[in-house]
Amino acid sequence: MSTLAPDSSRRRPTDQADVRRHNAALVLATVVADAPLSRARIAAATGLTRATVGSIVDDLLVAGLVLEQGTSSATGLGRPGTDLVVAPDGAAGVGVELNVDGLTVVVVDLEGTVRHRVARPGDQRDRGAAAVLRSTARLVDSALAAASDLGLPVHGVGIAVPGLVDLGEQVVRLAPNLGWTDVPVVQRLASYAEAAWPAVTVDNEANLAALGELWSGDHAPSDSFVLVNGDVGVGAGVVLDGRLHRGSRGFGGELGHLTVAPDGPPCRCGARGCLEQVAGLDWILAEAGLPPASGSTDDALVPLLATLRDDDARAIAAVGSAARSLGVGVAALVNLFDVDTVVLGGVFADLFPWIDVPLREVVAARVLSAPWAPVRVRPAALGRDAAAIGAALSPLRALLADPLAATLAG
Amino acid sequence: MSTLAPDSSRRRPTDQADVRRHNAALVLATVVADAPLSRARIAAATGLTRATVGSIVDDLLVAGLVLEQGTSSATGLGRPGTDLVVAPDGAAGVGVELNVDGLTVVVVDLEGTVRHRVARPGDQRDRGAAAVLRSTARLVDSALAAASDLGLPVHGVGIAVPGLVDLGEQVVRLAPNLGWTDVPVVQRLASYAEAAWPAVTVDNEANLAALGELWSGDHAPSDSFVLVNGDVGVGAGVVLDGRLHRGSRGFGGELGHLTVAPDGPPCRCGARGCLEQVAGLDWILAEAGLPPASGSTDDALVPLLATLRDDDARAIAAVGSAARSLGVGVAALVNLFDVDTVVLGGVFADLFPWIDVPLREVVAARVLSAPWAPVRVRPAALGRDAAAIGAALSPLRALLADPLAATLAG
DNA sequence: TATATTCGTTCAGCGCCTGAACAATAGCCC
DNA sequence: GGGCTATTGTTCAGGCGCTGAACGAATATA
Repeated sequence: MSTLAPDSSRRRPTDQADVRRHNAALVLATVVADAPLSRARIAAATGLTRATVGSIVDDLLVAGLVLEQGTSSATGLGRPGTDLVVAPDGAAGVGVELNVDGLTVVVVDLEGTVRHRVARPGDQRDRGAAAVLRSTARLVDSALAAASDLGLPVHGVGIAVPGLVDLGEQVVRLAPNLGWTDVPVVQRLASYAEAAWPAVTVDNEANLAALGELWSGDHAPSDSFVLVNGDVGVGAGVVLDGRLHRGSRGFGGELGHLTVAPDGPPCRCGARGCLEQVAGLDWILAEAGLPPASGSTDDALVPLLATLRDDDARAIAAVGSAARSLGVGVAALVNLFDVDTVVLGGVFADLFPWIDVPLREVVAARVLSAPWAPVRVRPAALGRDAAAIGAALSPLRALLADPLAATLAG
Repeated sequence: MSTLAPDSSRRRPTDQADVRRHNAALVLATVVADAPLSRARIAAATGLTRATVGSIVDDLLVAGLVLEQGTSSATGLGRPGTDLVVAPDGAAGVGVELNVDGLTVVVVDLEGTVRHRVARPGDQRDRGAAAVLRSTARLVDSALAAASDLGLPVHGVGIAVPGLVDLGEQVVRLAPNLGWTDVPVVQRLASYAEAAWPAVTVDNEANLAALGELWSGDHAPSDSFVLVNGDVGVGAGVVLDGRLHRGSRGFGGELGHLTVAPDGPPCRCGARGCLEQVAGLDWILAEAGLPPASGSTDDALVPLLATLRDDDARAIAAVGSAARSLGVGVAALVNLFDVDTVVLGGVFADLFPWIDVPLREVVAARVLSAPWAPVRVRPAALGRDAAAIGAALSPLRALLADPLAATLAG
């Protein structure tokens, strides 16, 4: 019956329009990656003909996505080329992080720069979805107005939510921390919008943070990496070949409940020896002899960092031990996924100086392919706004994948 | 610098030839999935025009990949269509499983049927790479001759190896159980070949077994599952959304070296407490009080199965313990990837009746999403030959992705 | 100033898909 | 049986996108 199952991801026909789409995306991506660049150098880099590149660049200029920047100052023989750069004001995305302790909106341009940011702190837990989404709509309205003032055409709005999201229906199925069940976020927001909005999409905040890291960090385009987010719990966003892997049912990335010590302390989840029991913030604080985190994460993190900077042996040993446990988990990830980079986010980013060495030791010892293909470990590039920025970059990624769609439609 | 990283997996230009390639692959895949099918129904299924489908089918007929099968017997109004089927003798692949306990070669046709099979049992551990590869070359020579006798054009040879494979260089970097390091398998085989061979590729056996399972098993095309292959070592092939995930550098799926007991027995890989040290066949045999596998896996497996069928408490406990260790690894896989199915292959398939219950218990306890999204555990559809069949299907998959390349080249 | 080199554009040519038109073939109804 | 309808498969002009060569433009070197 099924036998040789076809490559399912693209079960639709292709025609010349797709060729143009693909090549336009290729040209724009090349400019984004290595600007400034002349048409001839783009042709050399992409393998396209100068004629084709010229034609595509014309379209991109009309779309306002790239700009000519006078003749190239690059020294060399022959006629100098015309430098092309990404238009800083060519396109923007709006991203909202909708979290338990407040709302944050950002406007991000094609260069990944945050051009506008507004945060509205405040507990969202007991306000109800309708009230929260009304506030969100007002925040988006203001961000759209700000983008308009900045001369930025907004290509889409992304919403980051801490919960399980049905991407097809664009519905938040379950967000325990917000107390939401089956909230059709996009539909509701549309009804609250004051003016016409561009396309709105919802996604899980951890996923979007990983995407933000992928796009804003210093990554090679086809990277595979894991964003390990440390807090009281430990989660992971897995990006394989530049694509986020969400899991077949939206339950992926639970690194915190990897078994590190089968006979270790019991975990909330019911199992024993879970990673977050011996590498989470609570464990580190206890082991370092500091009081547990009662309020926000920062309240607990600041004294820990102060103690570490004082070269306190007990605190350093605690973080080192956590780092070695984390290393077991990271090694498992690398052995299974063969990612080449591990990005440490959340408190792990702050603790990176003390985590780095012991983590590397364990990873080097436990990753089979380590001698041939070293694993890079580095702290996250984006801070706490990673999810909002990832949400804003989401529509920009769609634009980059099909740069001429907007022009053709408009 | 990098900012919005482009979709990298395809950093090369596209032209009309790629359009043709893609659409030809689409048409052939449709025939493979739902044969027999008329041109008109292919057009309806793919979204292509009848004109385009007609043209592509002409090419596929010339290439000998599909056959016309008289007028359709499908009852209906109007002129009946001409049924098209995949040509059973249109193409074949040769697959070799190169394992510790012997060599197996198969010839598989486009329908996934095994048309030829030869197994050469015998311990390969201490023979040295040169001797093993010479035997392999002779086996491939005989398989190519057999395919020729059957009238099957062989489109490629796949080699399945239990170890880390560098897919780019086609070199086995490390195969601990064979005692291999940096063996350029394809290059060596080429020098041992008697006659001209088609393209040869090496890949990890677990990956290939997963591909075999994906293509031959009763899977939906977009399934996500993990095939856990048990032998002396333990490997995993991860299939996400119907695509095998090899890892960014081809080193993925090393489930056997997941840390299960950080202070456990030392492993060949240099680390401690690796899963295959406490769930591999060697460990099970030792724990059950049976002699270690000296010759083939079967020589060791048969008495083990006999003992188990006799309800021997010690053997059942040994397998149960291995199953619980395996459960820790499987739970890690599921927590990270959120796959909905775990397929047990190799000796784990044979031991399934005794593994099933203890494995399920551990998985249920350690998988976070288990209460909401149960994990299915089942034995592999393909038997011990899964890796060999997957290896043989590998070149056929390449053919399916670009059906007209061979014709155009020839 | 003359030559070599490189850049960007233009244009004919080709391949591929589309959509309409057409002949072929079958069932259905009178 | 004869018309009518429905469906299949092919043919052909048309459009689109890429290629490759030719050409003018601009700059460095001799």
